[in-house]
Amino acid sequence: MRDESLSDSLLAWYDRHARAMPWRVGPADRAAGVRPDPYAVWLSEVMLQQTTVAAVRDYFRRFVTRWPTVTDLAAAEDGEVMAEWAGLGYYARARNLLKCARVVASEHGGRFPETREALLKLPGIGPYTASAVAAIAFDERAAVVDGNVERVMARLYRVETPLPEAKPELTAHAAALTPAERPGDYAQAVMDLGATVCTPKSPACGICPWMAPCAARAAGVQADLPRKAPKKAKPTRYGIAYLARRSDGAWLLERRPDKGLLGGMLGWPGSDWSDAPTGAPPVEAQWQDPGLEVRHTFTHFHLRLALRVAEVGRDAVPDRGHFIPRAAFRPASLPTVMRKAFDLGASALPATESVAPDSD
DNA sequence: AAGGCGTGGCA
DNA sequence: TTGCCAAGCCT
Repeated sequence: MRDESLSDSLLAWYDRHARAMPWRVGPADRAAGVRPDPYAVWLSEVMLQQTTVAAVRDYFRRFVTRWPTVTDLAAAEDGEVMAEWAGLGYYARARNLLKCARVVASEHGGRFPETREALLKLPGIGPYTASAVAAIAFDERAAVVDGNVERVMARLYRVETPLPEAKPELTAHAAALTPAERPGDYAQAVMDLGATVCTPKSPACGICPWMAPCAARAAGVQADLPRKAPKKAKPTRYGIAYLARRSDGAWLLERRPDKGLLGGMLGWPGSDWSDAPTGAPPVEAQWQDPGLEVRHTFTHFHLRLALRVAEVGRDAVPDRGHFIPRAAFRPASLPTVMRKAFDLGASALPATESVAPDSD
C-alpha cells in the first residue's frame, strides 16, 4: 500500500524547489492546467538517458528549434540528425530517436501513444522512458526507476542488497510510493531529489524532505548506499586515424556502419582499434607521422589513437570514405573522439591558403 | 542476460 | 591521473 504522507511531503518540497528546465512545465503552471508537449517530454527523456541535465540543455534547444514537432523530426535526413546529436554520446539513441519519430509519424498519425504499455513498444523507449513519458505527459500512475530513484529508494528503505540484484526490490518500493494524483510531478520530484539532495557522494540529509523517514540516515549508512557490484577494469586499445586534406580544403571522412561503436556517425578512416591495429591508409598519399596521439576513454575501454596526416591533390581517388568540401565540414558534427583527432591533426598540416570555393 | 554503448565533470 | 558517475536501452 502507498504511504501518501511520503509522496505528499515530496510534492510539497517540489512545489518550492523544482528546477527550471527548457522541457519542463513547472508545478505552478502544471497546477494551472498547462500540459507539457509529449514530443518535448520524449525528446528530453531520451537525451537524458545516462546523461546530465547540463549536457542536454543546449542539445534539446537546438533540436526543438530545428524540428519543432515529431513529424518534422521524422522527415529529417539521417545524417542531419546524427550531426546534430554529435558530442552527446550513446549514438544508438539518435538512431532509435529517428526510428521512433518515423513510427509515431507514420503509424500513429504524429501523436505519441498515451499509455506506458504502448510507449514501451517504440524504438529506444524502455521501462524508464515509457514511465516518464506516460507520467509526465499523460498523467498515468507509472513509476519511474532510474539511477536517482534506485539510490533514493535504497537509502529510504535501507536496502543493503547490491545493484543490479536489488533492482526488483527498489522498483517495488518506487511503485508503492507513486501517487495517483500528480504522478508526473512526483516522477520529476523524486529525480530532482536524487540529483540535488540525495546525491551519490555526500547527500544533503539536513535539507531533505525525507530525512525523518529515511532508514539509511537513521543508521548513518546513507553514503554507503546503494551498494554496487565492483566494476571491471578498462583495457587499453590502440588505433591509427588518417586525416587527408585535399588541396581545395576538403576532408576525407567516412560514415561508420549503423551497428557498433559510434554507429552511423562520421569519422576518420583508420585501422581497427585493438592490441595490434592493422589497416591500410584510405588513399594513396605521402603520409606523415606528426607524432600525435588522441587519448579518449569510452564506456568499456581506453583508446590511444595515433594520427597520420597527408595533403592530396585534386585528382585523388580514395579507397574508403568521401571528401567533404571545406564549406560543408563542421568539426562539431563529429563524435568527440573524431573531433579531438581533427583538432590535433589539423594543426600538423600547413594552413590552407584562402582559395575560392570550387565547383565540385 | 551480461555486456556493448559516449561524454564531460568532478573528487 | 584515475575512477566514478548521469533521467537506460538493446541484444
